[in-house]
Amino acid sequence: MNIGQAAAQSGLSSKMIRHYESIGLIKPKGRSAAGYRLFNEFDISRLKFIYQARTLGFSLEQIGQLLLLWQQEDRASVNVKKLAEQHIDELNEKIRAMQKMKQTLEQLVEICPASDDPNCPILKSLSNDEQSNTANCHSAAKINQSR
Amino acid sequence: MNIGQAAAQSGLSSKMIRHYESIGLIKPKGRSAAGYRLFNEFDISRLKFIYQARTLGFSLEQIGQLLLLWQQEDRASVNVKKLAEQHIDELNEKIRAMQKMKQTLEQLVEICPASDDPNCPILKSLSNDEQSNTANCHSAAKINQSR
DNA sequence: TTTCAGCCTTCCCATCATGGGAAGGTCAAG
DNA sequence: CTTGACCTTCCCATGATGGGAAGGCTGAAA
Repeated sequence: MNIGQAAAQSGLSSKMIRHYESIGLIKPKGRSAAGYRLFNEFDISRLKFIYQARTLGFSLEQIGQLLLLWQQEDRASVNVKKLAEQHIDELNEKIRAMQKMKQTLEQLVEICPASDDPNCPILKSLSNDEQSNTANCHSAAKINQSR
Repeated sequence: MNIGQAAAQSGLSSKMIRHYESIGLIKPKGRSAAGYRLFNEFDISRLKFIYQARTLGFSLEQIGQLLLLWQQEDRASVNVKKLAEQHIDELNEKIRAMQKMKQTLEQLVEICPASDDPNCPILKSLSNDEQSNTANCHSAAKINQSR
């Protein structure tokens, strides 16, 4: 099977499949005389696995781990679970951050007159110094204040 | 004021500030004799604005729009509101997608024995063809099935 | 048999926001 | 005058993906 067929069967694009090969997620066994990648059922099942894992938001690196476990006869399911829980944590963190943004935005939008009045609480908030951004990693360590 | 000071005052890194200049978000008026960028209070307020907007998750492109509106004396607040609402929509979409992933993952994690048993519902789910991924943009249009 | 569409290959570049680091110039304090 | 902390520009990397060029292969129709 050529790459286009493999793409159609797995739900991925040919581009993605080549990329996954380049980073070692898959290793199609051979090439045709013309240099075409050849995919067998084993490869397809791996590609489908990758597709599913991407659907769940796993990074390609995490998917590499999952594939290793998947092909290990003697894997411990606890290791798979760990990966999944770690990913859930990442998702929770991202969701939390975005919900915070969303909440702030919704508060601002609610009090915005949305008229042709230039007065705008949203811009006012963005230009307000006193937001609780007291410290951050860029607030330099050693600065020659004398400069 | 040099870039380091501007960074410290705005909460951004020097790298970011240079980047924002390179894409036109800010235009520091001058350079010192040695070629150092010079920032005044006006620049700092813009940088703080950018910092706040990034905190709310706006893209740099959106921030460009916001800055334009901010400096327009005759802006209509409705335009600012539109930008904010559009961003809220984007956030909602991302949150929704991630919550869906999270939910699926949590269901799988819950039934995972998490032992040294190789039997694992998570891997089983990932390798299961019959997930509801019936159609997608990669499922090729014109394919020479005969190949 | 030639032609041509539709595959395939590799290679480079773009996205988005950011960081790392090299190579080199500047400034101020000791 | 040295030194260290700063500044400059330039290139490269991240992560996952797409776009597209230049070129080769295949198979079916003319």
